[in-house]
Amino acid sequence: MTNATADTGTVRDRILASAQHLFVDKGFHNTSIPDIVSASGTSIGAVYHHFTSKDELAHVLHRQLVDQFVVLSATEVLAFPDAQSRVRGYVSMLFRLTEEDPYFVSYLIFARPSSVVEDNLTVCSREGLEVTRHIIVDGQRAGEVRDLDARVLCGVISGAIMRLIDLRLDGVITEPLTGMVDDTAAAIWASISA
Amino acid sequence: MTNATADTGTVRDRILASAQHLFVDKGFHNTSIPDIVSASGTSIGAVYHHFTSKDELAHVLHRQLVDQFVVLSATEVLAFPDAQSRVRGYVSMLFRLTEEDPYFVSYLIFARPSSVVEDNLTVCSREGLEVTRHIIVDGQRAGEVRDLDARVLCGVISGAIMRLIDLRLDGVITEPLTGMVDDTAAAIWASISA
Amino acid sequence: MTNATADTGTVRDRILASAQHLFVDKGFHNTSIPDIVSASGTSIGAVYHHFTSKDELAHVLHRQLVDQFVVLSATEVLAFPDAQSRVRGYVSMLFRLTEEDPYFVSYLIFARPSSVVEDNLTVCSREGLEVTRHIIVDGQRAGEVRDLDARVLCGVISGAIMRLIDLRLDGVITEPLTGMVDDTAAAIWASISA
Amino acid sequence: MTNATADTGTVRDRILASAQHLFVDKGFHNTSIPDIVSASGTSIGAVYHHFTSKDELAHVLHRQLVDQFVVLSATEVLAFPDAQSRVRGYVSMLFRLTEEDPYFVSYLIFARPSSVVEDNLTVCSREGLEVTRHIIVDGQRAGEVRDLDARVLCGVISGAIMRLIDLRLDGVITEPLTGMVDDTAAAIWASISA
DNA sequence: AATGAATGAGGGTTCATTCAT
DNA sequence: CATGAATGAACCCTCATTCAT
Repeated sequence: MTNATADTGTVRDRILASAQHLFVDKGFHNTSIPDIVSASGTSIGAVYHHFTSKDELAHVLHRQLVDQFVVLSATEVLAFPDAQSRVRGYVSMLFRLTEEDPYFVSYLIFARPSSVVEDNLTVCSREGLEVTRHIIVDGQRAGEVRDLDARVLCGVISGAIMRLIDLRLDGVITEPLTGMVDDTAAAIWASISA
Repeated sequence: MTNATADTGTVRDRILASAQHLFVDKGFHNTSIPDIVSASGTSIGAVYHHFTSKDELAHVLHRQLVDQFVVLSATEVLAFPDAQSRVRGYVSMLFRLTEEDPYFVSYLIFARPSSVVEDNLTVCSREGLEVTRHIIVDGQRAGEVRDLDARVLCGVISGAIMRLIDLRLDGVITEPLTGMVDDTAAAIWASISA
Repeated sequence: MTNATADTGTVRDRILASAQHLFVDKGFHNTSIPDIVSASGTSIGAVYHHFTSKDELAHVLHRQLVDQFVVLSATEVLAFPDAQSRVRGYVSMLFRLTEEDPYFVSYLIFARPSSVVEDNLTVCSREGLEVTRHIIVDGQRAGEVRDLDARVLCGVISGAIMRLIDLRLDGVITEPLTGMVDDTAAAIWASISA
Repeated sequence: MTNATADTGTVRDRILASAQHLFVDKGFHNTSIPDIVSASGTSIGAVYHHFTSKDELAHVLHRQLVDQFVVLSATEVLAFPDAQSRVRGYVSMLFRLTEEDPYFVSYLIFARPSSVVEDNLTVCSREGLEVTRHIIVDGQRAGEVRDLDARVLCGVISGAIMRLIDLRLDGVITEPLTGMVDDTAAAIWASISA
């Protein structure tokens, strides 16, 4: 991915956007404040005016991205009534986001900001787990989903999705994931349906 | 995971073992040579006597772990004749390794050593992909595996496995994965079988 | 020479002045950044804020001293119309500078900053050669200077001067060189006059 | 100059020869023991078997080269009875050596091994000064040399010679100095003769 | 609100030296 | 005699952070 931040929005937003790109591309520990300053076209002073430290900047960024993810999950996934629609919605949402905003999805899937949040979980491990757990548990209660260990079934859903996003972001898959929504949702559903 | 590197073996091996643990626990960029020196009970000079740089140390370590993975895949997975046995073998191997040597598996699944190899793929993305591709393609040729996009099916296999290992290593799953081999293999097989 | 760098001037100038003294006294490779920091009363960060590297610091310093030398040569030597006056002007200028600013002259005569400039020539070898070549060639054209190999005559002029400065800076000669201008200019002129 | 040491002579001599080349080419402080080991084709152990430290190695080397210079001066310069022959002998000897063994002459003229000898004088400043002083003082006593400050006349002799050697070693003069002996001796003699 | 000069702890790395083999 | 693994002080440089403007 190439950097295309800066030049728009408030100073604070430009800093956050550049940090997001750089954390994804180079990792938190390999991204310096000067890197962020250069990428955002701002200044050291500006960064420390808006954030108390590099850690806090990462924390604010994390919170912001997690909140977006949670809102999207509620409106595009859990809004559906049945398990099969929810699975399809989840696949569809994440595949579309991968094409639209790869840095956002990259962060959700890979970032393990141990210096930012106390544990070492990615957004998808922690908040994403909640989404899939709802799908599975509600689905089992409704008899739509087979009666296997819920965590195994959660693993199948999010694992398959994340894996394909991974391969897409790494360039192993070269065409848009949006064309693979049906196949993927079908494979997942075959695995978990009662 | 807590550090438990050793006071045994050659200096070179102790350095490699400590580096592996630290790279997994803290990440490459957040691991310093003094960290490795402390953990391995050696000296700065010893590290630079055996390796030309921190990068080369990471490179040697990577090579070594990848080779182990490739050998294990050949003997414990691809040695089976049919797709279903192979899937079960793959799940079984990785779940067992997760319990036996979590640092090894952690490295395979999470390490994205962009400073070590040219691309940004984990061992499981690159070498692991080969294993699953063999399972799928051979299985499709034999009519055992359904005729969906091979990459989707690969994603289901390794995604589900990696996801569960992830949850286990992060402590979300608290009992040994070895007890979940059957359920997991069954779920995966339901997803990909013809 | 003992160190007498200052607590005056801008940080950048203090760093340059200290570096000049230390490079002359101890040599480039035997002068550390901490040495320069101590002598200039600044900080490591300040050095790297003003210069990108130790090499660049040396480069900037070199450029600055060479420029001073070139200006002085033009105004105090080549401004004279005839060869004999020019020789005397050159001797006079360098002997006076030796007493006034020994670190400046020391740098001009001894520094061979192969890490700074591509070749291995001192300021006096490179830029100083131009000055003496002008004296000789113009003088030969005017019939004032004998018709020997120009380089030999250049060698006599600058060699004699540099040698005496060397002996003065090393403490072999203990009285100011300013008192030896006439004798030196006379000896040189005897050697090169037609 | 390109390195052409090693492979012949005793281990000790190979180490000394390589050190001489490297000290001349890169400077004492910029030459490491590993550099000397590589260039001489020996081992760290060998260096420390024959010399107690890097400093002592430099000291031994220095002593050896100075002794050679003193012997040569006695037999090829001071053996002559009159000042003019001595001047010519000095020029001739040093110019011939420059062509035959540039590393030897480079060391004599440039090396200022402050870590080896207590003061900061080159071989030519210290031991060479003795040679020229003999020429001048004896010559003045015999009425052959003009009655100027002896140090000035010493400066003219060695300065001119060293300067031309410098230009030759730096590649400014491209033909052998041996062809310039007569001109140089003539110019010097014109400067100092009574 | 914004700037960037200044600071110094800490990073990767080199290297003189020691010593067991 | 010779080897080279091991040591750690010291080197150059980066970077998070502070603060006067």
